[in-house]
Amino acid sequence: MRIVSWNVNSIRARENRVLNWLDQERPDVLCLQELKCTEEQFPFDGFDALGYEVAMQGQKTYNGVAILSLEPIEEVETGLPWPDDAAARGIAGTIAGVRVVNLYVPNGSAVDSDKYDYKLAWLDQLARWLGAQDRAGELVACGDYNIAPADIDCSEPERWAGGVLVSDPERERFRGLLSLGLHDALRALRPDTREWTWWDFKTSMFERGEGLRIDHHLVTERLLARCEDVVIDVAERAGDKPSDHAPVTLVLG
DNA sequence: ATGGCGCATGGAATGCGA
Repeated sequence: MRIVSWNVNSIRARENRVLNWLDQERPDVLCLQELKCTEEQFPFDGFDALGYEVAMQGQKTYNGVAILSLEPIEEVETGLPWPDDAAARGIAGTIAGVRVVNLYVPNGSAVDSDKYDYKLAWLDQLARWLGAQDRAGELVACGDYNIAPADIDCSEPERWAGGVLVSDPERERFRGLLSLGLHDALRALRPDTREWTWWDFKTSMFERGEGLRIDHHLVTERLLARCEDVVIDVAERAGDKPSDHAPVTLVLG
């Protein structure tokens, strides 16, 4: 079973790219973030033609998350991590017995901004929500966490030092999620590798060979036992009008 | 050096992403 996380940075702008990628890769589950559209605007037809069922929570212009699956999606829950949050940033569903949680953590803008405070509060609510889930079974909480957990996850740590994406309070909260009994799947499989999932357009990071690892699959102990690989499709970041994030695939046995 | 990009909205300039 393969479960993909991909921040597509607008599904309408990226529809053909995502369809082509899905047709070629045929993962069991695709978790999308940053749809940037409402449910009325979502291009269901192409995905339906490829055999994918869609569960989504949309929003005009910003945010928006979807779970696409070849197998039925059961027990869908939206409005994560807490219903008071007006933004469409979290959706969960159960597929073939695996609880799949798809998250789009707030960016945070800058450490001295209100958006940063919102990001930390959102992460606290996420910890509370995940803490209330059944973590004895097979659960994966994947998505765009907007946190590089350690300096090894930054190609240029000195550039980002202390800023949003790498600040201590954000990293503390990431570790807090792990302390719930979750494991960073890629890091568990490859403790020392330096791999990236996001490359800034503005500073031509991809072209310069620089990047950050901010998209993750957090898995329960039970699911970690099934993890065979985590694959970042760096090639998908190249070419015509790519997303600034690459698709990241969790491979289960 | 942190923007110089890309996308949505709306029909230009602005907000936002990370």
